[in-house]
Amino acid sequence: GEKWKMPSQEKITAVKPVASRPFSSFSSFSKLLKDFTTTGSTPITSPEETVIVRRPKATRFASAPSDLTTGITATTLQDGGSDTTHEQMVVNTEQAVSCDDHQTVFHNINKPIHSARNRLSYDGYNWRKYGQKQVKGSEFPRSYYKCTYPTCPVKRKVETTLDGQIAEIVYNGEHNHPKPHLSKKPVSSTGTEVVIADLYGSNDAGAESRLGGC
DNA sequence: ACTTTTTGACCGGAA
DNA sequence: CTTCCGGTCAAAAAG
Repeated sequence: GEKWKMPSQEKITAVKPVASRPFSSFSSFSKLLKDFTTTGSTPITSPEETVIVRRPKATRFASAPSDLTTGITATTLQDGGSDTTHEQMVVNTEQAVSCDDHQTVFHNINKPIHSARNRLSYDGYNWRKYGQKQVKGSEFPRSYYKCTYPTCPVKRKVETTLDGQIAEIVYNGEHNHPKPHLSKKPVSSTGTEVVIADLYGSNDAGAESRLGGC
């Protein structure tokens, strides 16, 4: 299986003075190379004999089933002034698109009655969780998701309470594909799927033009 | 055997 | 320079 690595542009958003580094498709290799260049002196040494110092990995320990804190009372979701990218407008089950950036903010979204832990959320898209952090303003954890459709750049941040109710959702980007069917028997014979691969990711101007009239 | 989640490490920008 | 912090990576576990 092919892992998730955006082959076109990893994280290069602006022209940075990284002259001596070739563009590599593998982010892991680039990271290792970068780390090597940072610590080492000259990257001209033969890369074949480089001693790859693998990260100490994250061993998983059996988490103790201790009960979580039950006295959660803090409800301050708004950060204390550190937020600048998008204004947090309090809307009720509606969306607010900020023109400055491609972000859609949801507030106070009612959780669907389905007991499904995740996977298909209310919007119908497939999401894959790739991280979880705890931000400073809130003690609720924030989960990071990404659309599982190939070449789809949409990401999603969700904060949920212990009850599982969603406190805040932040969408980032636009879906480049139609919604997948919820049926269990998709794709029977239609092989004429047009994959638009070079619109997003290769050129930012393309995406910019679509939202120009916001 | 596969896909998805978990989770600490890692990264880069800001303070 | 160091420290802080939000976002991401990826090995291992889970499903």
